[in-house]
Amino acid sequence: MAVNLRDVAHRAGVSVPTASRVLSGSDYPVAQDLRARVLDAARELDYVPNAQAQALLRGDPRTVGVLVGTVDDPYFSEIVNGVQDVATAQHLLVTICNTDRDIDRELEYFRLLQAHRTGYVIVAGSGLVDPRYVAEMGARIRSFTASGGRAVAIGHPQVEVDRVVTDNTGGAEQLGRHLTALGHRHVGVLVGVASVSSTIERLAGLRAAIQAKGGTLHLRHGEPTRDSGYTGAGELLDAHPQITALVGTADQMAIGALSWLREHDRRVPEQVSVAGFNDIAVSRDLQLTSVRLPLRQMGATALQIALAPAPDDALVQTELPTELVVRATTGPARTHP
Amino acid sequence: MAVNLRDVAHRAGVSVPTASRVLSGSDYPVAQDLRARVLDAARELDYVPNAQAQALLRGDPRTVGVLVGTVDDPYFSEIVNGVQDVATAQHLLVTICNTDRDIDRELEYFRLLQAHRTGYVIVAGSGLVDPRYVAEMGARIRSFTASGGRAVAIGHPQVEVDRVVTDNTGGAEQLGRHLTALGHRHVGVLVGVASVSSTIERLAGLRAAIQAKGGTLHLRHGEPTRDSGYTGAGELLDAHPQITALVGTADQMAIGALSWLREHDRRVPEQVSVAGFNDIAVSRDLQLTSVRLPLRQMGATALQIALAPAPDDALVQTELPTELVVRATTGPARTHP
DNA sequence: TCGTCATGAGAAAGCCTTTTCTTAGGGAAT
DNA sequence: ATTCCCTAAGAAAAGGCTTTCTCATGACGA
Repeated sequence: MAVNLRDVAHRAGVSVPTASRVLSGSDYPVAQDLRARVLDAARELDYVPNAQAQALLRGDPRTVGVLVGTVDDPYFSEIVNGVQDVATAQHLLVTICNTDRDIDRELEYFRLLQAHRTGYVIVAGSGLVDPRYVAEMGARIRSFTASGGRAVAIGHPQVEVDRVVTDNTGGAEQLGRHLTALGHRHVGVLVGVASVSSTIERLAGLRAAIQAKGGTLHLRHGEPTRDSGYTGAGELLDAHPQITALVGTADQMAIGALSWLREHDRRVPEQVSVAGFNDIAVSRDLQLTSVRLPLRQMGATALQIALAPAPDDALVQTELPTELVVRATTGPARTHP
Repeated sequence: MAVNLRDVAHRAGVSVPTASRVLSGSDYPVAQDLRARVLDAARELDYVPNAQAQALLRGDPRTVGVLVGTVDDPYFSEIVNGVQDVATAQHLLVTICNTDRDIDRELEYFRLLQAHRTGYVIVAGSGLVDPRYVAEMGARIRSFTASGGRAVAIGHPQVEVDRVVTDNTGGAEQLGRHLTALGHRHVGVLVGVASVSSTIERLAGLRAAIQAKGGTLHLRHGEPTRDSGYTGAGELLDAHPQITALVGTADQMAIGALSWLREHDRRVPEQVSVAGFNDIAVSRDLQLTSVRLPLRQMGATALQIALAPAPDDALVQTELPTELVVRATTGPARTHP
């Protein structure tokens, strides 16, 4: 169906190699008249070379794959933006794979990318602590690397792979201190994916800072979504009326909490303070206090690491800073429950 | 570098075709012992078939390309979500191309997707009215279709192509009537991309509704971004103090306007009402009145049209409804300037 | 016992390009 | 005029895979 080189060569009255030499910008000498005829033929037929066949031959990778939980979530989509920034500059095609935070789907997609001979894969997915996952993902990455690909993870301290990490613990401690300084002692935490390393670190940091002042954490496990935050906020405040501050382990959850609070006429921050993690773009508009992760930069850095010449042997690990951004949703704890 | 079928066949002590028949799930008969040996060898070597070579041969398209302005913008990323929904269900790989709203880049990426023998392309990009663009995009789409691809546009009434459209004019009229009913007569409009058909329709709808009540539109041209909305809001209100309502032709601009108003202590909606278009997810949290477009459904529908068997000849055009969502940022016009 | 026919393994061709490898032809040099 | 060399065009191979096509083997009937 598609026009191929043979069609072009035939129309130009030359052999296929000659046409190839003209069109692929080879420096092999081709007579001027033949060259012109080939170019004309290609234009007239609107010849578009088959990149798959080309890749089969030379095989330098021109595509990047990104494994993300879901592009719904601004956390992931901002990381994708960062990847795109670098990819666009390098004329790389970016393939996005939604894993829906499912281990098997993530591995399946990774394999599919490998099958398509994707050169670089950014694993921004789960980062689960689950041993089976760690083992299987490790195996897949080794296989991918062995076949000449470059994989870089975002997070994933368990798996042995080049990665970009952030100081989740430090950021969480900062947030914890911010809250205790405001007098909060009973903090409700809306937990997203509990078995993911970043969540674990965030909880540890919060706990350290808050318990240091004699405070208590009230956990409520859910999903890293707005809806889960909405529901969870109600449950936490009903179960523990003494809570004066709510923290979501992801901004989406904190935003859901804000929504619940608004609908139930609780004033923020006078009655309840709210804070989150990641500082997605929306959080600024909602005036949400959040621990900022340089999401975009994380994506960009990951791809840059992948593109950089492979290190002799050592693992590349780049740590990017986190930063507490205080906005209007956190304030002094109310004194009366 | 990568393991190929020859390696597997060699290790299993069989010929390449036999290995292929086992691994590609052919129904050609292969003796049980050989089959087992091939499977073992493939597992041991972690053989991942080369999808590019396979595609070269059979050529049924397994990838979808999406041309978007920028994945930054929730407008586009929600459309992408819709595409992903359908693609995931069909086990298609989705390649996202950021055109940065640049005509030439959009065409270049389209060509690149075509080169990679992408089977389906969703053009969610500009939809410019510019004649050169319309001509070149038309030519590219014809070329793509002729080579067996299926392209579907979102918007783009100018180009002859299957498309998903929305009732921008109707939605805009609804919003206009909502505002006039609240007493607004001087409406500032933050215009995003002026030369795009959806913007033109939105302005026409607003103008019709507001001029019908003797009102006036004050236009300010900018970019479809939060920052542009922020700046534009200030400029419009300074230049035309009689303005009581601001409309952004994209929610992002309205959100920027909200931000400017908050920082300059203008109460919303008591002093100034604000509304936007598209109803991106954030708008709900910001309580922004907006003309909702079923963005996710638009993306999903576009891919569904592309996947559906090609119609005999006629163009497929699916119109999806728009709906005014009234929230807290619009209220009665103040009576004193 | 010989011929026939499944059965199933491998050789070969083809998908689309690019890159050697050959070789035909023309000009320069002797 | 003859040899030599260079230019440049086409033939051939390669890249990884699938799908004919060919053919050897064994089982079976006559």
